[in-house]
Amino acid sequence: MSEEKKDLYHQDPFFYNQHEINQSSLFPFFNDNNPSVYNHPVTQTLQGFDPSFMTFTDCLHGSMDYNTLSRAFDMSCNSPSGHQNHHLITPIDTNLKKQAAMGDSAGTSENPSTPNSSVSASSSNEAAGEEESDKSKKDKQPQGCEEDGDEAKSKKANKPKKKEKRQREPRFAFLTKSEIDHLEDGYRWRKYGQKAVKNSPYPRSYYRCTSQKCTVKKRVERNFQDPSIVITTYEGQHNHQCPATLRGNAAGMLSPSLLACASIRPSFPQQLLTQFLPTNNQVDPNSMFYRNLSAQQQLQLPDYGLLQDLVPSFSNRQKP
DNA sequence: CGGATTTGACCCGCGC
DNA sequence: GCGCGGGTCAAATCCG
Repeated sequence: MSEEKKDLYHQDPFFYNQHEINQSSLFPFFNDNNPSVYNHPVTQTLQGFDPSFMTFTDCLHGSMDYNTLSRAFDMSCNSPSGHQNHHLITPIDTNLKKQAAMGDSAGTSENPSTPNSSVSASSSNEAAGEEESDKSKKDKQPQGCEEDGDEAKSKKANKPKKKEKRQREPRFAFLTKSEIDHLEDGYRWRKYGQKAVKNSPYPRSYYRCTSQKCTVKKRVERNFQDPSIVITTYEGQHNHQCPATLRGNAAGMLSPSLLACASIRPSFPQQLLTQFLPTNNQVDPNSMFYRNLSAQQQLQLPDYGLLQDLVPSFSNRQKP
């Protein structure tokens, strides 16, 4: 990424979307100041594709491409109004990022919304596969070679010389207005690194899912231009159930975000639905939201049904 | 004491 | 080839 682009990115979260990755979804719903925003863009957004077949989860699983998602979301993205509680959901393709990083050629000069500029999920999944093999290679390496003493010390220098381009899993970035850096999403994370971010006073933290064999990672950083905005980037897909689900999920015992987590399939980027919910952390356990979700629904409800529960207007629009 | 966090070192890809 | 920056490792430290 060029310096100029980086600066733009920090100054304007939307730049992340429009200029760097060409894909985005801006969710100006659940505006704290406007409860009616409930039935606003998300409804439109989800009507962009049949949610019974095309869920966000499906997207992550590769059954729909980013193009579709982007188009659907774009229906709700174009309003720059109400910066109060914007949430950006960004399917990031690392190849696109690289293109953008290459300079003006790919990322900035094209129309950000050009459908052809997106990359299908399948290609991303291929990349994910390669990444996985690459990663597992890396992870297994210490155990694989039985080295001792000095050899162990120099193990990093003895890495396999085979040069495979490192590929990354599909990423999804969320912009969340929050005082808390590490937002609760129902999964357990272990911090494994922290780096200073260039041109930003706020560090970037690296987290890894603590579940065995789960390779999901996330990065958390603050927008230095607007410190109240947390940028969370998920990479990979959970291969296990949400711990919050397993812990037992009596209604009213879980925070809305955990409940949302429990309501969906494991690989879903939980914060997405977290953002669907009112974020005032003081949700009445007797509220419609809680009462509408039975334990079974929480676990098995199709996304469509879930959204009906979460977004009443969604139901209304679907079934006038 | 075990798990989580911190933090400096290291690796890797990329641009110049 | 070199330097830079992002990402990861792992020993040290913290903490419940």
